[in-house]
Amino acid sequence: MPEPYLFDRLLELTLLLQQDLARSLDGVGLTPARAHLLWELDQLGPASQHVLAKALQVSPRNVTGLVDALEGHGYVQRSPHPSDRRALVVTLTDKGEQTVAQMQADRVSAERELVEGIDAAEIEQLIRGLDTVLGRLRHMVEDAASP
Amino acid sequence: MPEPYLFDRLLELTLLLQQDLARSLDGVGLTPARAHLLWELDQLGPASQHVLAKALQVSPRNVTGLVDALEGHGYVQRSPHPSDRRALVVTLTDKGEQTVAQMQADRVSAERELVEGIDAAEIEQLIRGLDTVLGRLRHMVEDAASP
DNA sequence: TATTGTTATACTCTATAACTATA
DNA sequence: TATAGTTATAGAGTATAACAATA
Repeated sequence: MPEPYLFDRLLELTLLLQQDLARSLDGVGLTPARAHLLWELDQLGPASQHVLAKALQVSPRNVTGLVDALEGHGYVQRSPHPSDRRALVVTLTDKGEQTVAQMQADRVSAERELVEGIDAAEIEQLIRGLDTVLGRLRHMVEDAASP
Repeated sequence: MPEPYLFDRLLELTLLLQQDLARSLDGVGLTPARAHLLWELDQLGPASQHVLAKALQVSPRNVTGLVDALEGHGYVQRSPHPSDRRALVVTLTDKGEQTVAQMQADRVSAERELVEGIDAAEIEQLIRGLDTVLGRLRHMVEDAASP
């Protein structure tokens, strides 16, 4: 009977990563959910709220609340959609863009701390192993979601 | 300038694992926080609420709420502490123990799906790589927490 | 008729602070 | 004086359902 050696490590990894993420977000004054929206908005470019809801896999109502908060703190801006008068376009403000840039810099420095001093070939191998596991995990989640 | 190749993968892993966990918890009718308490309680054996609060790194008030819910659904039971009349001892009921057993079985089967058909030496290598990363992550989180 | 976003409502997780009963 | 747990209060994330305006 197989002990969950790998799975346990992945769970601990998840815990630690969330703690690290929360800490780094404290630095910019954001919650994880709001930071996630900001991040996604930067990837997508200006987007309507229902597009954000799809991207974040979250209800439209939830997006309303997150955008309310982010707009209230000056990270994003709502403006009317040019051709669809039902919709609103959400855009990063300057402050929002600077914040995303800071988050990106934080990731780069986290990456550096993680791989520093490790042989490049070893990193390559680890990444290949992770990719295999990621592929299977995606499968597991999708299989469970569809039927 | 180093791209966060590794870090990005770890983040995706975290997302997928949370989705998989939520799905598997739906199967037993629990939320992640309640399942976590149940899991920890099984590890610790019968424990007072403040011990649980320490173990889960969560406020005592939070534990009160989680135990309220779990007791209401018949997963755990509160009983008076034998020697300290301020304290309550929380114990898994039969239903609680069966639920934890189911969660353990789910982990084992997830492990199997993840490693099935992969060469044992390759798994070993992946686990060694993960352990290195885990060690560094623990450091990063601790360093940030202490000063 | 279908879609976009909002209001209304509700549940869960989480925290701090004040309080009670005990140590 | 300190500790174990609760009540009180509050904020954040999330969801569904009903509704308005627009497509």
